[in-house]
Amino acid sequence: MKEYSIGEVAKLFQISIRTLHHYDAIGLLIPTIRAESGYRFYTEQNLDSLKNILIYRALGISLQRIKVLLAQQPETQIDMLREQKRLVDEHIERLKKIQQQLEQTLSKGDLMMKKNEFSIIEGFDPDKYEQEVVASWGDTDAYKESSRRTKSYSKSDWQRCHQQRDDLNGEMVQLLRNGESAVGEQAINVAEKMRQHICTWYYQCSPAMHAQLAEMYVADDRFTDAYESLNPGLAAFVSQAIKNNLNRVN
Amino acid sequence: MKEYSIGEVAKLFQISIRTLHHYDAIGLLIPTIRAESGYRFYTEQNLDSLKNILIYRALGISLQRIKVLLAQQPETQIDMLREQKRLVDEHIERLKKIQQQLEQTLSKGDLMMKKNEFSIIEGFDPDKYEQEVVASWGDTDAYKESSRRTKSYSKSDWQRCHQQRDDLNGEMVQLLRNGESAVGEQAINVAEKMRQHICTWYYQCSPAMHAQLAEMYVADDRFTDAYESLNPGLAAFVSQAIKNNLNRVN
DNA sequence: ATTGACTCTGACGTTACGTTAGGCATTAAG
DNA sequence: CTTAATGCCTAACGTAACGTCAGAGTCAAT
Repeated sequence: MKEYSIGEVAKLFQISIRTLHHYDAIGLLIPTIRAESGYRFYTEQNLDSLKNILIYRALGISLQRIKVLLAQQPETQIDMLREQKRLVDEHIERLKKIQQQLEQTLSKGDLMMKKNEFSIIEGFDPDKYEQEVVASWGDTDAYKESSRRTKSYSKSDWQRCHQQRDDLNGEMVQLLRNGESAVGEQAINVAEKMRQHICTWYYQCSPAMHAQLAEMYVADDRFTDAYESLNPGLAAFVSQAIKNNLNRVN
Repeated sequence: MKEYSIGEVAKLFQISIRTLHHYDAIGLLIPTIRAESGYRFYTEQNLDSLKNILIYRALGISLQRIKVLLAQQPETQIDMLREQKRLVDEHIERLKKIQQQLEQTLSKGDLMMKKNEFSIIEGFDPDKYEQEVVASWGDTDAYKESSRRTKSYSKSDWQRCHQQRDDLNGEMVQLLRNGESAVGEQAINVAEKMRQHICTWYYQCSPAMHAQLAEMYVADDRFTDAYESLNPGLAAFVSQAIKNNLNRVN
């Protein structure tokens, strides 16, 4: 188990040192070891991560999305890969059409393509993703980061996100129905998972911020209604659990 | 023959107004008509250009290269398209390999690809183009622009560029051999074409700058040798013609 | 102890636009 | 004919994923 200097890594993977600096800066690949001198040293695990990062990058996935992807569970990763495969498929199809277009153009020696042939290009806009999260909590920094991040989410990203959220809510419902305490170990654990869900998908959310959010869950009708419709008393239960998660941390 | 407002064009082609502004700014597509109000109006011809621009763009060609491409003669354009087709082919091949990779990975359910399988990605560096033009004329603005531009030239761009240059030199040789005058109409016309060649491929070169260059053609051994090897007396002949092209302009 | 290779942190440059911001122009409605 | 409501203008900063210095500290070898 050797560690590699940044220059070695760069040569091994045929990338620039600057790229590694960049990945460090955006938190995509933070080398495990940092010497006192400031020198970065990469472990074998780091190299494995880098390998995957470069694969995803080669597939045209943005670094932002790669970050989310790598944070995901392996099974979810497979789902994402499956979708990515579909995207690559489509990309190939488009290119093939362009290829045909080029062949025709060349064989006819006619540089000007007719208007109807142009239709191939028209539907070329990169997928527009729905801007769902109509964050009702004002114009804070968190909101800015959130909307910046969520911009790049695809439809299936959202599906995964909502799936996770629903699962967590489901866990809470179970606990509530089983008569568990909102301040008990289990509830607090789920509360923590909820916080991490926010960190992963939206913005850096400290336990304290999360507690503030919890306040809103009981204060704001829209949230309360959503929770109560799942199970009466859930809003208060979740809110309690979250606030206690804060206490545990401190 | 109607003219279209910028908004109409944007809707027609499914692009943003900003994009059109941008293409105007970089001189890629300058609308023929500009109202006194400053409003842009696009003619049918403009739309044709735009159509081609978008096609090239869809092929992944940079705006810089598109600019050069469109400035080219139709036959040269066909050559470029042919090469472009090859590039798209390669791109498709690469994607197919990635596709296979993904399939394997998915079927094995193994997220970690082995090191030897990784080789697919390694040769992934975007083509490195030779930095040929070792411009010996110092560190001027022109040099900066030149090296900035030539960076994005592909091997075949360089071929075309040199082909054109050789052709122009050939024309000069013919004139010289035919006993034409270096200050005659024909020589001066070729001189002007030489200047435009520089404008197209390297940097904005005014007749005055060109004349300065001409000075160098006779002063600098390397240039002189190159010209003289084509035909004795050619260096002085070309130099004369260029300087007289300046006189004609003023 | 000094040289040369390696690395560090800024910080600005690049491409192809997106995104306001502030201000005229044009057109439709009253 | 005035007032909105659009449409368009320029200017200028923001974005992604790095490239490219510049100035300075670090490491290994001589």
